[in-house]
Amino acid sequence: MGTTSKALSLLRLFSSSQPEIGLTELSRQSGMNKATVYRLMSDLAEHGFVEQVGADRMYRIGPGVMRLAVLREATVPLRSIAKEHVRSLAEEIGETTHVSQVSSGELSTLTYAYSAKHGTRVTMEDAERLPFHATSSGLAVLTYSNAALVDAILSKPLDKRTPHTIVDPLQIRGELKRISERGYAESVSGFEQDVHSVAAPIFAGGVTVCGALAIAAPVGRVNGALRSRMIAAVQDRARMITDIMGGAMPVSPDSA
Amino acid sequence: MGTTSKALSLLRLFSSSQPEIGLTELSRQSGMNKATVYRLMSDLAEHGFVEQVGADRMYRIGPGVMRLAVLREATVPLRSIAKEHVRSLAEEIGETTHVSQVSSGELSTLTYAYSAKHGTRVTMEDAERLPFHATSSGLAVLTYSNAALVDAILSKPLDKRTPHTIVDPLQIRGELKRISERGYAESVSGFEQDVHSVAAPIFAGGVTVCGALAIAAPVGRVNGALRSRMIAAVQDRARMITDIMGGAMPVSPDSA
DNA sequence: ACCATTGGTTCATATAATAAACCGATATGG
DNA sequence: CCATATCGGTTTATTATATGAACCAATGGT
Repeated sequence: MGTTSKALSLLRLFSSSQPEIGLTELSRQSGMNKATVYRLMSDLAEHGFVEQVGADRMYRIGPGVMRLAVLREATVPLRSIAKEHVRSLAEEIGETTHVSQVSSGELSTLTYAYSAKHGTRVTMEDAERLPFHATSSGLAVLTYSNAALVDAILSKPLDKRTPHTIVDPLQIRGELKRISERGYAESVSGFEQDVHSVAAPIFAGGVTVCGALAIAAPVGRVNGALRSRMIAAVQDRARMITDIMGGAMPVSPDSA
Repeated sequence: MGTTSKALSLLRLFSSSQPEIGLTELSRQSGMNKATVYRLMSDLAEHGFVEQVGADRMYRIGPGVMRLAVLREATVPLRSIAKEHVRSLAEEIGETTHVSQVSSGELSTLTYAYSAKHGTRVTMEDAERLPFHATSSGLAVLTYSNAALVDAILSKPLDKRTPHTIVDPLQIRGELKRISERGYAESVSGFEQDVHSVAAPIFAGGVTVCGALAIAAPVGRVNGALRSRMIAAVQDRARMITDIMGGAMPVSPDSA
């Protein structure tokens, strides 16, 4: 692996549940030599991608990424557009909504919104990585991804997050076909035990899938009526976002 | 220079006025060999930091930075906090406002807001790099930066953006002293010919300066009354943001 | 007082980065 | 319509750079 890739892969270790990481821990989790990690992190710090904080010199994501993010949003404003829709959709349906984004063969939460309607709700984590096979968002995205990505995902062993998680590649491929016919994906307790979610793909810059919009509710609350509303709304909104992003639904799946 | 630094420095070439850059152009502007740039950009693309778009394979900032940005904001929510204040302040004063952020010895616009009060207004660019010596924001930040940064900035030749730009290091050092006494920085036509701006520093995580809040108005509109309001408001708001960010004004300048 | 950690540093070694030349494709223009 | 220039991308011998085991100094817990 190239040196640059090694440096960038260190950034992947940071997450919402692990926002600050020390040098030794980075070395352990990356499998790279401590001296190597030190130099790579120094390079990243020099450019503001990470910064060291506190007396224990822990690393965290630095301010430099914000400049790039602002620049990205200026040309591809997916997050700012998603934010609005996610908020009003949560209000409309009364359940948690979120938009996730695909990047480098990974899907992660871009923004989300809660509804105040119920005392219980599905909670989200910032920038969480979502497994393709176990979430409705992941399945929605996978349905319109190129065969190479689908194969790559399905060829690795799939994590059985809950007893209900589908981990059989063939079964998933069948599901992808159904999703492309129906226009939405659905997951009942596949990711979290008590979560029922529906999702629809978002396209940008042509027929390239760039993410998904999803609504997630506690399993017990999803009766026939709510489910129908969720499905209709998520498809409708995803199409709206797609339109604004200058995207289009492909006539047939497998866009690339 | 390390390979990683070379790769990351390529990202600095992207800006609001140049959001997409081709391979040859990147090679030209960076001074690096085309083959080298190609490999570095491939590494960056692999991790979603850049992506290639269109038939001409131009590079632009990729979706991967958004995940990191979301993560950054989850721990240091400067932008989201700044957004609110910048918006309401613009409304209150009736002029353009913005918050900039310091990273790796550079200052760049993080967010801004316009007011609808007047037909003419100061306009901003996304993620623009602001010179320390020629903007009120830059001077405000520099006043509370460590001596190493001040020396580094003032030792290089300073760009005379307009006939009114102050480029004499000694004169600037005098100005920094005055700013620390008054608590705000001011620039009249130093950056853009017709812009009068005032700025106050923002601190986070202790007494470390992390950026500045500024109000910018057309020179002709700034009479004594407006100027007083701008100065009072910018200091007041900057302190509010500092408080929320868990920062504090240092008792004396030169925080590090 | 000790041992186990931590972040950081050193330097001989080995590996990965580099740059000139080259390729094929596309566009430009006379 | 052919000649030329420019583009993104690729190859390969050369060379510079990254690497990692061992080593510090400092901190903290037992």
